[in-house]
Amino acid sequence: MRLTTKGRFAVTAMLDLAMRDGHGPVTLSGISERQKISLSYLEQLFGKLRRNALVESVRGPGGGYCLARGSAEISVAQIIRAVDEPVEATQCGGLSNCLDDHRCMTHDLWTGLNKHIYEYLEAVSLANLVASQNTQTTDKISIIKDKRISNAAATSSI
Amino acid sequence: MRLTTKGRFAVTAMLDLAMRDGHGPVTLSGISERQKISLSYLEQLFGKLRRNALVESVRGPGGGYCLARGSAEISVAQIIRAVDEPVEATQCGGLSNCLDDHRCMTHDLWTGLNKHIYEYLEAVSLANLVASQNTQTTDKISIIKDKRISNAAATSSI
DNA sequence: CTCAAATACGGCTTAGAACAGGGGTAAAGA
DNA sequence: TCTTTACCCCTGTTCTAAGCCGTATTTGAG
Repeated sequence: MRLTTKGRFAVTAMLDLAMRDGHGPVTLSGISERQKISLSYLEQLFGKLRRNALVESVRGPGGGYCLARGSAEISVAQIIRAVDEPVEATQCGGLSNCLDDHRCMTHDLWTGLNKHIYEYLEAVSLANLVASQNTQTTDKISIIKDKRISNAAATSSI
Repeated sequence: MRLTTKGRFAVTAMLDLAMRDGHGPVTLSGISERQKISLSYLEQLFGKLRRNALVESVRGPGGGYCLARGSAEISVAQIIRAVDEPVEATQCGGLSNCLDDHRCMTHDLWTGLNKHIYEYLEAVSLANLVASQNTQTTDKISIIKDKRISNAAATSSI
C-alpha cells in the first residue's frame, strides 16, 4: 500500500462527489474550483476511477460524474487502489521465492503493515467521511480548537 | 506520513544494522550485498539517518555505521521520518487558516489517518523486528506456508 | 614515515513519476 | 447548429528515486 498525495487527491475529489450525491452529475470543473485540483489532473484520476467502476459518467450539458454505488459501499482503500497502482515493496516480488536467505527479511514486516493500513482504510467509507464532515459543521469551533492543539505536534512533523 | 519504497529501504537497512549490533561497525557495502540495495542509494539514506542522530559513523578501514541508541529506542516511525521528509498533504498547509469553506474538507481525514499510522509505526521498534525475525527462523516452514495462503490476495493486490 | 586501501561524505547526473496545460473529438442537450 | 461536457492524447515542468563519481579521513602495511 503506497500512501502519496495522488491517492489523497482522489479521495478528496470522491468526497466532493459523495457530498453532492443524489443531486445529479457533478462536473470536474466544479470539483476543480472547490478542491483546488487542476482540471487536467482530475481528468486523469477520474479516467482511472471510471475504469475501476467507482464512478459513472454522463456526457453533454448537465453531465458529469456520479458515484457508481452508494457512498457506504465505497471505501477509501478502493479509491487509493484505483489511482495508485501497486508497487511491490518487497524485493522478492510478492509471493515468489524469497526463502533463500531469511526470506528478504522484511517480508512479514511490510505485509503486516500493509494489512494493518489496508484494513483501516477499507473500514472507512465515503459515507463515514460525509457523516463526520456534517457533524463538524454543527459544532465546529469547539471541536476544531481542541483538535488543533492536541494534533499540533503530530500534524506538523509527520 | 508518506509511505514509499524509500522509507522501506531505510527500515530494511536499519534492521540489518540492528541484527549485527554489538559486533562493531557495519559497512554499507555489506548491507548493499545482503539486502540488495544499491550502495550509492544507501549512502544517501545513511547521510540522513546520521544527521537525524539515528546512526553513528566510523571512518577508515574497519569503519562503518552503528546504531546511535539501543535498538529498542529506535522506532520504525523515526526511521521513515528521517529519510522521507514530510510533505503536507492538506492544501491548507498544516495548521493554518483553512476555516474559510469547510476547512479544506479532508483536513481531519488526513490528520486522523496520519495519527493512526504514525502511532502504529511508533510502537514498532527495531528490537521488536529483530525479535520477530529470530522467532521466525526456528519454526519457519509451517508459519510461512500458512501465511502465504492467507495473505496471497492482499499481498498481491496492495 | 609513506603509501595504499577502505570507508564515509557530498555533489552532480539521469530516469521516471507526479502534476499541469493544451488541443482535438464525441456525445448530448438547447 | 452551437454549447457544454466527457474523453483521449501529446507535451512540458517539477520533484523524487536512484545511480555515479570525486573527495576527505582513517587505518594498516611496507
